[in-house]
Amino acid sequence: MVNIVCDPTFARVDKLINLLNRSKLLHILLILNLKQEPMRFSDIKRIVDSSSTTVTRRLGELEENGLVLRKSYSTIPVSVYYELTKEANNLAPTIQSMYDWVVEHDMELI
Amino acid sequence: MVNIVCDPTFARVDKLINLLNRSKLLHILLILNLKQEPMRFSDIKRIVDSSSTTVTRRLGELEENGLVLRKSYSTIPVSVYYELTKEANNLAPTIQSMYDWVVEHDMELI
DNA sequence: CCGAATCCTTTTTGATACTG
DNA sequence: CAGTATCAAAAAGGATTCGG
Repeated sequence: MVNIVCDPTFARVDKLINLLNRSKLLHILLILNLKQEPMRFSDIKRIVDSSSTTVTRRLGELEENGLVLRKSYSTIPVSVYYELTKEANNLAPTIQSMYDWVVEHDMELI
Repeated sequence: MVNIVCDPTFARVDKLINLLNRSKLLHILLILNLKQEPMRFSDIKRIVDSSSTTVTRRLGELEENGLVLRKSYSTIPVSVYYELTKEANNLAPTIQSMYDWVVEHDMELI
């Protein structure tokens, strides 16, 4: 029997959860998934209501992990758009299943 | 249209993810789910290979959130058993879907 | 055996100020 | 507009020690 506990894939699940846990990251994922079209930095920042530091960090991490695509245009001033990758969109059902779980077990998580 | 972004349920999804992100917690969940029977504190501690501080914290948080059941027996010395609740077992498919996602997109999460 | 208490380190966060 | 730099506070982690 395979020792599921030591399956290296679980280390990557850990990393995924760690990523999702960063502040505002899930929120960014959700609004981009909802929109399904590129969004500007300033709009994302306004909607998630956070500092530019935090938004920059989250978008950087998402891009670094292949979950968002950054497109920059040489307008003056520059405009930058972010959109989800296919991989990120494929994550939606997982997030939905977490959503369903907390709805079904209306427990007050601490 | 409902503003999905401000849906209060998402605050609880955040809490769930935050819980799952704690060190060793997912590991504890996995081994208990795999065993499907009560396990002793010392066995859990040995398998996840962590300090008693950490194991105690995680089991406390899991119990507090209705994910594990703690049963203590007045043997000498005392023996304490932990097992997953039905709610926790219902979380397995969600975790499985995260597993599937990281397998499918063999990205190296950072 | 099963923890609780203490204490110190590391990580994450976000406010503020600044720049091309 | 879209960030970077700095920095202090908060949260989380874990080693060690002690107790019923």
